[in-house]
Amino acid sequence: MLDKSLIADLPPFVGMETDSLEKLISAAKAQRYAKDTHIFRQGATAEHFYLLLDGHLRVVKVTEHGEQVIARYISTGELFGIAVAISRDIYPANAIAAVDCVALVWPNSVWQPTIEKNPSFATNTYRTIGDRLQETQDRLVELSTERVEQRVASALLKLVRQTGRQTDDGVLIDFPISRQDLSEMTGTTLHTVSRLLSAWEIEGLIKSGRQRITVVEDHKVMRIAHGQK
Amino acid sequence: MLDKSLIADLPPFVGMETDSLEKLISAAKAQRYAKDTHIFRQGATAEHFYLLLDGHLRVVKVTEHGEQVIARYISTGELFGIAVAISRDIYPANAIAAVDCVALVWPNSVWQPTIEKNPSFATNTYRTIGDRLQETQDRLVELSTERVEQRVASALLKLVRQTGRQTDDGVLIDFPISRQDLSEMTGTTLHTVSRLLSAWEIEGLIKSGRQRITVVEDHKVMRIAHGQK
DNA sequence: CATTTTGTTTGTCGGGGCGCAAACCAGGCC
DNA sequence: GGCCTGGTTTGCGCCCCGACAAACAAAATG
Repeated sequence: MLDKSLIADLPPFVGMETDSLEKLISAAKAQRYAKDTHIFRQGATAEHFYLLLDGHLRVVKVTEHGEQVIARYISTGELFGIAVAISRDIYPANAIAAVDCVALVWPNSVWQPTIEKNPSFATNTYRTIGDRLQETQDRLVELSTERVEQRVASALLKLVRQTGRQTDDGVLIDFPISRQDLSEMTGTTLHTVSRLLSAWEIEGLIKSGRQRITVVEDHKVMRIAHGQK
Repeated sequence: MLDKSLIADLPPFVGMETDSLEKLISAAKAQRYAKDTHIFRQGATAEHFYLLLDGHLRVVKVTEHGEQVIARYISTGELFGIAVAISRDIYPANAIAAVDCVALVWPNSVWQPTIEKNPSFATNTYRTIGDRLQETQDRLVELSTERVEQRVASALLKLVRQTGRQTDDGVLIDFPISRQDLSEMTGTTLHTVSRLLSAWEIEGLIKSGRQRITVVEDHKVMRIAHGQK
C-alpha cells in the first residue's frame, strides 16, 4: 500500500487536505520503467495521468518524416501525461524514461473529482500547464530569433537549472544526454552540437564525455546564451 | 446594458446556465480598440481577461533585442488575455488590434467564481489552453524540422482556415497582413517571404496585393506545406 | 495635387550550418 | 580479452537564406 507521505510535500499537492490526499494516493499504482522504455506513446488514447516519483524522462514529438523533437524533460516530482486536464483524448508525444524511473499512475476517471474537490490542486496543475505553455512559447521565440550557438547554450543552462548536480568540476547534468538529444532540443544537428561542445571544452567552459556534460564556467555559457560575444 | 445573447452561442460559453451567463455578462464592459492599438502590453500586470466580439488581433512577443514574434492571431469569438486562468500575474505578450475591434473586458476577480460555478465553462477554457499549447508545440516542431518554404505555406493555410473568406478569386485572408507579419509568424525575414509569395503568384497558387493575400490553389499550397515537391 | 510614409520587390553577396562520409572511441556483452 | 554497437569527432562542399541596398508602388496626409 502506498503512503500519502510519498507525495504530500510535492508541489502539485501542496494545500491539499489530508483525507483528499489519502483518497488520491489510494487510487494510484506505482510503476517502474526501465531506461529507454516508453511510458506512453504519441497518438495513443490517453487513459492515465502520471507523477514522476524518481528519475528523469523526456517528452518527444515525432514527425511524419521520422524526425524527433524533444518537447521537454520531466524531473522527479512533476506531473506528466495530464492530457485529461486539457480535454485531450490522445497523448501528443512519447514519454521515454531517460534513466530507470518510478512513477505513480492514475486512471483518468480520478481526475475530475480530484479537481472539483481540491481547488488548490486545480490551481497548481493549471499553473503548471501555464508554465509549460510559456516555456514552449519562449522556445519558439528563441528558435525564431536566436542562432544555434545561443540556443544550445540556453538548453544547457536550462538542464543545469532543472537537474544540475554540483561536483568538484562544476555542475553536472544528472542523467545521460547525448549530442543528438541536445540537437533535438535546439532544432539543429548532432554534428553542429558536437562542434560547439568541442569548442567550448577547449575554451574550458564545459567538460564532457559520452552522454555526460558538466558546465564549468556557467557565467561564460550565460554570456553565449544571451548573445554577447 | 449588454445582453447575454451577445455571447451565449460562443464556444467558450456553451453549456452555461442562463443565470450564470447573465451574471457574467453584467460584469463585462464592452470596449472598442482602433486598428493598431494595444489591448494589453507584454509585462504589464494582468488585471483583466477578454473576449473578442468582433475583429482580429495578433498576440506578439517582443525580444530584448526588439525582434517580434507573432504567437498567434485571435479571431472573433475567442477568449484572450486569460493569464488569470493559469495563475500568471503579468501578460506574456502584446495584444494588438489588426483591424478595428470590439472586445468584452472583465476584471480578473470575476474569473474564479465563474470557474467554480460553471464546470462546463472551466472545461471549455482549459481545452482552449490545451489547444494553444498543442498548437505552439506543433509550431515548435515545424520550426525545428521544416524549411522556410513549408513553414510559410503552413502559415498561409492556417490563416485561411482561421479567417478565410471565399471570393471569386479564391480564399482571401480577411484582414490586413504584411510580408513582415508572415515572416514574424514563421521565423524568417520579410525578404524571403516576399520572394516566396512572388514565386507562388507567378505559378498561380496565390494572388496578393498590399497586405492582402488570396489563396487560389490551396491543393498546391498544401503540397508545399507538406514538403512534397 | 504634392509629399511623405509604409509596404513590397528584386539584386547581389556571403556565411552559417546542414548533409554526407569516414574515422574514432568507449562501454557493454559474450 | 575481443568484438560490436552506439555515441562522438572532424573534414569538406554546397546551398539555403539572411544581410544589405536600392528602387518602386501604393496609401496616407495635408
